[in-house]
Amino acid sequence: MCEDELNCKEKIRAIHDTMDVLSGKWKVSIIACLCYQGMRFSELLREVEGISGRMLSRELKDLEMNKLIERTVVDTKPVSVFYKITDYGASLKELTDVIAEWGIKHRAMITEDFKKVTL
Amino acid sequence: MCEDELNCKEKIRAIHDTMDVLSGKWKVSIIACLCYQGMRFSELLREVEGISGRMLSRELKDLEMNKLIERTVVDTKPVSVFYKITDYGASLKELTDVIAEWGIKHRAMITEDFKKVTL
DNA sequence: AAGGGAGGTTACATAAAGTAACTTTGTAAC
DNA sequence: GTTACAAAGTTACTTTATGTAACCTCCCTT
Repeated sequence: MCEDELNCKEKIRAIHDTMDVLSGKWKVSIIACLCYQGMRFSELLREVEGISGRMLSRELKDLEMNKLIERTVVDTKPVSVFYKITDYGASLKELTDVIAEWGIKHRAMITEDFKKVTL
Repeated sequence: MCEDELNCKEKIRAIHDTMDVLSGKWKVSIIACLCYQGMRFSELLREVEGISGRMLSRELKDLEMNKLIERTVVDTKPVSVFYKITDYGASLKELTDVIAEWGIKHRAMITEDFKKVTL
């Protein structure tokens, strides 16, 4: 399946298919985070800066439904809940890498521009 | 800048930086489309299936503000408006490719699962 | 002069995301 | 033994984003 064969409409459909699963502001970040290591709800809350408990809870449910992550209740006292990426979810790692790489370049560019304008 | 050096928080910040620019359901599709070739408003409307004129208009403005695309009014009668990707916007091509590739695999997997369940 | 396409905008309705307070279970500190 | 605090959420309410439909102007064709 060579991507050069894709015509525009096919590509756009494929993009929508991905976007449906990764919709919203937070899912890519959560996936990226859990690609580093599994962690608990409260750890995610700290790691994914800016997200609220309400949104984290919803997004995790969505991701679990799509089998990208796995939720395990650990029988500690009190119980803790452990989230980890599935093999399928891990197939998104390249995607998170590419998105992050562009973000770094973009920030560098914005900072450059800012210097040009203010100096 | 090797991505292995990125820690989790740095990566998440980078992802947010990208997402801020590419926020919403449609921007990635529009960029992908204009990476194939520049086109007019009405052509985009046909190519990006499901988008409304209102959303296309807004998204194009956002993308233009971020210098990812360029808007040119062509002095035909009546005037036509041509949108094309900038060099900077073209730096998102890899990102659109990776997203589309995953979407194709995902659709294949969903279809597989569907067969398993219904047969 | 009626209709249609291009490139939008406006007004209104619904869906998604954000904020803040609250819940439950348990543990540790006073 | 009663505040007090953490984990893992949920609920109620507000704001923002997206979607729908109608409308506008300019020009061209019939």
